[in-house]
Amino acid sequence: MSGPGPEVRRTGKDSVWVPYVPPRGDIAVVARGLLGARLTTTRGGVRTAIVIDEVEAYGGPDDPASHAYRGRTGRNASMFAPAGTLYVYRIYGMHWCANVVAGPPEFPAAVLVRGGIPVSGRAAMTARRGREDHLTDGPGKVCAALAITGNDDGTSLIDGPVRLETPVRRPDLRIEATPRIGISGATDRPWRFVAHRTDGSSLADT
DNA sequence: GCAGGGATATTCT
DNA sequence: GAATATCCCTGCC
Repeated sequence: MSGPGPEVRRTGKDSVWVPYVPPRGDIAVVARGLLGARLTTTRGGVRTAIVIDEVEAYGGPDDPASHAYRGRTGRNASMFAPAGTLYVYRIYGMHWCANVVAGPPEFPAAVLVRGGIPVSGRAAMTARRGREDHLTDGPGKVCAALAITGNDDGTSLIDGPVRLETPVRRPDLRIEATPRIGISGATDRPWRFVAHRTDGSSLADT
């Protein structure tokens, strides 16, 4: 399985995630490539990290399920930012959702991080979530556990407070594709992707 | 394990 | 006023 992009800058064990805009801006390709990558935050010296195992792709004006379908609004402005920008929005008035912006220039496309496996800072996550289980198995839960809020909207995933890292060697993944969750339009597009190890082991294991 | 209901910001009708 | 890229608790199987 290929990585998230053609170029990878190594930084020791991990590598910096390089924003990848595939030919024709195929955002689903970016979404699949993010499976197995790490999403990290550092707050007050405490680092928390997950290995991403569930994502959804959202396109631009051609995708009725996308926030950018009807053009630019105050909320979705970050979707028009360069690839590698973080888009955070509030949903149902209560929860935050984090997205990786990855479209061609001025083309609003992004990948919603729906879930992951905690691999670093579990104690901080349980404190933030107020429970021991189901820490990051949902988009709102991911943001709560990693303390991602609207303050992080529009920041860089390369050198900002919320970062993406890719493993130098991505494990073999079995990727399941299904319709996206909680939407009413374009339900025919299988743009939700869930990753499993081909050998059944946890994505968190190295 | 699965279903129902409540909380409630942003957007669109 | 209604819908939405959600979560948690309760109650029941």
